[in-house]
Amino acid sequence: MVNAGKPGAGRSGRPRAGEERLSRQAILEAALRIVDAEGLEAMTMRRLATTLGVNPMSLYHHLPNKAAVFAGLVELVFAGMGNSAAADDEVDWRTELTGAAHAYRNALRAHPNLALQVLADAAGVSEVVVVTVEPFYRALDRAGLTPRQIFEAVNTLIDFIHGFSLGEASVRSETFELAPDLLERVSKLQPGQAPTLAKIVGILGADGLHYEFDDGFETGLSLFADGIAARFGL
Amino acid sequence: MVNAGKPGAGRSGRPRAGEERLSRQAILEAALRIVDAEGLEAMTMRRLATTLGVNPMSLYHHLPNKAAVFAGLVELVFAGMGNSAAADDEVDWRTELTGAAHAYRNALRAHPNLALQVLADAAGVSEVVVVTVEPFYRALDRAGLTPRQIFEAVNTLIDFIHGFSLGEASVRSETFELAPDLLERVSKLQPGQAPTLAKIVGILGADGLHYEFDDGFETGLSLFADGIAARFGL
DNA sequence: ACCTGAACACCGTTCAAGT
DNA sequence: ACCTGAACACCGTTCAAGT
Repeated sequence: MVNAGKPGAGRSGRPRAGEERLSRQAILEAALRIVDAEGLEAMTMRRLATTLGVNPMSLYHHLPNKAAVFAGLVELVFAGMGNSAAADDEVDWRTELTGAAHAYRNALRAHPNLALQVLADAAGVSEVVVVTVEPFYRALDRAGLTPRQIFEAVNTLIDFIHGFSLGEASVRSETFELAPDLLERVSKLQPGQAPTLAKIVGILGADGLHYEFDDGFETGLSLFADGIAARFGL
Repeated sequence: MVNAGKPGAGRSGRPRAGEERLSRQAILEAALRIVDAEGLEAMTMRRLATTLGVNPMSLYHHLPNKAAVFAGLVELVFAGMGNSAAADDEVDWRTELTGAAHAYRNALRAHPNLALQVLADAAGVSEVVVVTVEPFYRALDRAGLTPRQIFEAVNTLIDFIHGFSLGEASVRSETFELAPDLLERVSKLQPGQAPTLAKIVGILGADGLHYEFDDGFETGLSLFADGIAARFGL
């Protein structure tokens, strides 16, 4: 009735061999489509089941619970970065580092509705996540840092990318005008409450204050790379 | 029966003047206690009502919905940073910037269970949030950057703090050993899948790989400050 | 104005039963 | 082994009714 064409509708019990309607993979793909189209909150087990033309309880034979579904989605996102950029020795450490950062950001950007979940779970999940940092390690190893320095610098850079991506994901569109909002908010403050902010925003507002995520990311990256170069004399 | 001592239990209708049991403030304080003690998921409207000894629907006379409760909590957190550090002209830009960063991080750390919500909502909320960046602006204004440079540098630094705090919040304890987990994960990789990572982690693991959030934050901050100093010749 | 009870339309998950 | 139906213990929120 809801979906007249769904396979096996109205029959129950074990499907014949080769006729399974469900698999972990198929479930995760359907879940990702829901999240991309309608957001995290829309992804409920019951909703997921109906889009698959299946009883809600069937899902539990392939994934233990809802948290496992989200964990699986996070893995999908990380799997989508990795090995894209094979080792490239033709290029200096800074270029390689910048490339790794872009790849990482782009993977997070591919599914903005999932980003919050990814960032919250990043620590938690599987081997897939760990491979993803290889290019960062390689670039800084080539630059000649010590293991400890590499470890700390990579952590810092990835923290920046996470924070940046969080901000980017929380705004749907690619570009947005900060000006009206920020100007408005600042002008509502009691005078003297944030004088420097008021002054700076006033000056920027005159030129038309706006923010491009691409530029912001580039600025952050190169500030970070300048820090590395300065501190380690590169 | 559930709470024999709750005020006004069993009576309904409008309370007499001066006898109101509820207020936005009281509701938010109770909500924060629940979040701190049991996490975001435990904070449901029905749960909140019972801890206040009140019908769930009473809450809706003070806050329009659950999202507004969380938005109110986010405001509380930001209100907890601000004006702690009054302008201090005795000190150089770098010290002032570092101080602002610590204050910001500490406010986020005060309610780890709320951090994810705060970071997800940070863009969305009220004037309270905007005041919070004043010390950052002041420090870099004093350093002599242009308005545009200040704007971009502050964005970058705050992105780092957000990403860092996300990682910190997602791990409950103050310190944790990365070694067993990270070493284990890396050793499970297929050989050659992440050679540099494997090498670095191997070396660090020998010394006992561990991570202190306080040190990590300091490292990130000073890398960032080095970048500012190098780029702008300070 | 402020609080309440009953109701609606949802959830995730367990359990026993089908094939 | 895999799928199902009914049931349990929850949700957020609307609406009409109390004082």
